[in-house]
Amino acid sequence: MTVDSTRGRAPSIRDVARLAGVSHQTVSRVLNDHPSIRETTKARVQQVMEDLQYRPNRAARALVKGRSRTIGVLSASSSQYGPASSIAAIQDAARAAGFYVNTANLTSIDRGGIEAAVDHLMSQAVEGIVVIAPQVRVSETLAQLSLDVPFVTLQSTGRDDEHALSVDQIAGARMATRHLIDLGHRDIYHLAGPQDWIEAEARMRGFLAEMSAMDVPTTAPILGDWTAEFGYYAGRELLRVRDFTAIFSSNDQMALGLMHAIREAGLDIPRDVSIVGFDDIPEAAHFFPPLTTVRQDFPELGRRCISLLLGDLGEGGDAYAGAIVPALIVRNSSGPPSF
Amino acid sequence: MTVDSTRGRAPSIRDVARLAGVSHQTVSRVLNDHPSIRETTKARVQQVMEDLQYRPNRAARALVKGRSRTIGVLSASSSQYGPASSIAAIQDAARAAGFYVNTANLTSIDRGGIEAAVDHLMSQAVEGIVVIAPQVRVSETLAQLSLDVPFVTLQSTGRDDEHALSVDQIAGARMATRHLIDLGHRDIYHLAGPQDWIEAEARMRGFLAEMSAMDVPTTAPILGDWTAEFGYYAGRELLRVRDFTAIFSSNDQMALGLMHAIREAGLDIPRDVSIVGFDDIPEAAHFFPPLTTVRQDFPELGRRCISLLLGDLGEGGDAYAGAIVPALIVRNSSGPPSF
DNA sequence: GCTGGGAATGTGCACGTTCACAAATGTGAA
DNA sequence: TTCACATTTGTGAACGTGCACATTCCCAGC
Repeated sequence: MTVDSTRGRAPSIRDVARLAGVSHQTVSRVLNDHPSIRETTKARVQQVMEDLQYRPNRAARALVKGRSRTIGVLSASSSQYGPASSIAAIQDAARAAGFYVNTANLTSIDRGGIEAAVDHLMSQAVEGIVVIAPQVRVSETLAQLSLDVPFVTLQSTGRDDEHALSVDQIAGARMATRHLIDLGHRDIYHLAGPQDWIEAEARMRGFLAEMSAMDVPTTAPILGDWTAEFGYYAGRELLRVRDFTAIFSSNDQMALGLMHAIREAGLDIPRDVSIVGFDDIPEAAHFFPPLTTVRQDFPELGRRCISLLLGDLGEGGDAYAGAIVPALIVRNSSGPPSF
Repeated sequence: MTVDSTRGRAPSIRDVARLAGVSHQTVSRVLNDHPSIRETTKARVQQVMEDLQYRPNRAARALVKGRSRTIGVLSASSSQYGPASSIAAIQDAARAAGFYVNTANLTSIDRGGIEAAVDHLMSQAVEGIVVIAPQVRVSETLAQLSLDVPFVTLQSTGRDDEHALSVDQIAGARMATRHLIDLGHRDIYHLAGPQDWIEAEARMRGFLAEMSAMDVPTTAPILGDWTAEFGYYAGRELLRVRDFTAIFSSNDQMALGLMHAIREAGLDIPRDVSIVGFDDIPEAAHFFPPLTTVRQDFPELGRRCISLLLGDLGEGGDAYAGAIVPALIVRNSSGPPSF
């Protein structure tokens, strides 16, 4: 009322102090919940803050503390269901812990693209980085870059990495494969993801491991690109020979494409061919037929990821890495082979 | 070499200055491409920056300039295909323009949830906000909040809003409806989205408008929740009467559920029932049968959105609002009715 | 050589906050 | 009253950068 020197700029800690008749330091103490402050003083200061619609200036705080309370997310293909779900969970968890989240998409996965994205994040002074770019190459490049902030990758690098969090892809793939074998299938193909994707490779390894463990001979997996489109054309190609009774697809989208091709050839699923997917996207339950698949809990993955990173930052967080075991969801796309 | 007083903290503009034998201001000029700087000086300073791995401190810059170069994204359901694609595009476009992007998910769409999310963004000192929360309520609440930064909403509020960018949902819905009418259908149902979603309402309006324009009587649309699950149950319910030959679904997921229910009842698509969806998610081409739908260009939406916002921020950007017209993609789920 | 004037560079302060330290105030016992 | 000590509050400097202004340098034209 008496003072209106707050011209254009936002009210600062000193404006509050002046109006409350205290020093700026006292205001700062109120802001930071300092223990020794008289209740009445605190109330008065808070009242003034309210009146002035005061907001602490984050830049100033970051400047003096040297901490930005921001976490960077480096992601590829962030519009796909899995990554998108994880990112959403990461944001929620980070915000709950009082952190901000800044995302950078990889424009390309070559070294230049990765460096540019990391640069973008680092120039934001992020305190930690979450990497959701499950290509082998990205992980490797990142390791070489020797970042000076902790980072967590969402997918296992294969080695037992302390800073990687993953769904146990191998176990999931083995479950899917075992399911088909148990049903009586012996001629099983695997439609894998791109070779340079960690998950694709893990699932392929799981498939091969289980086949070999159960003594079922197998052929080399087909390398796809995750899209339904590819699944469709791969399916058409495979059907020219038709020496199989089941296919394990490395994700649900390719499984969808496969089923499309199989139906188009006049065959029945699962009577003529059984299909198993991976991911359990929300649509999978309504494919034709409803898809047997392996469920991954993406949101949980995101949450744990932040927990792990916060642990590194000394901000609590249970910080237990270790794999999440996925679950086999049996629906109608798989059944015993008909001979 | 001579100086190693850079203890633990990151090198500052002054460290660079000292080693290059210039004043900090000269370094600042190099950073900001000031015109009058001797080439040799500039080169020397840049060399030192390189050696020191100097990075400008964003917090300090933000503090003195009063600008954060950060854009906030307020989003709901960010793991769905449409929003996720737009967000990815927004990030890319913003980064290209030298802006950072900070995302806040709405935990709930009541006033409290919205305020919390906006607060989170504002405390980051974002310079503008993009809203991808297409519920009527969110837009309204946001308008009441009287933000002191420009914001752009991704979906039209119905009124001709300067700060809204949208796909012309009404036109899209009319195209879909017209397509069914032209095929000869007269008994057409509409499976709409949740009533409080702007897009859902616009598509419904488009459907009703076209039906009325073509003089085809119709019944009240069914209100769904966007999920395939709902589409499935709605389909089962509808089939108990079976007084229709076509259904226009407000999104592709619900259309998938519908098709599931219809097939399960032993009916053929499109012979017995034609289905048209909306969105053209990448999987739609491989549904059974491949889905006739309306394509929205989500990435383009995101790009234009940033362009509009940058215009508001006086950062160039063509800043032309106006609707993007979607395209009807005819596949096999729609055909003439069989009587 | 001198002067004028533009180019190049330097000086000091401001931004809003926190930190280290100092000072004031209050409390209870001698 | 006085002292010891804890509680509460205040003072001044720092964080790294950019701005306004001042100074120095350089070169052309007399």
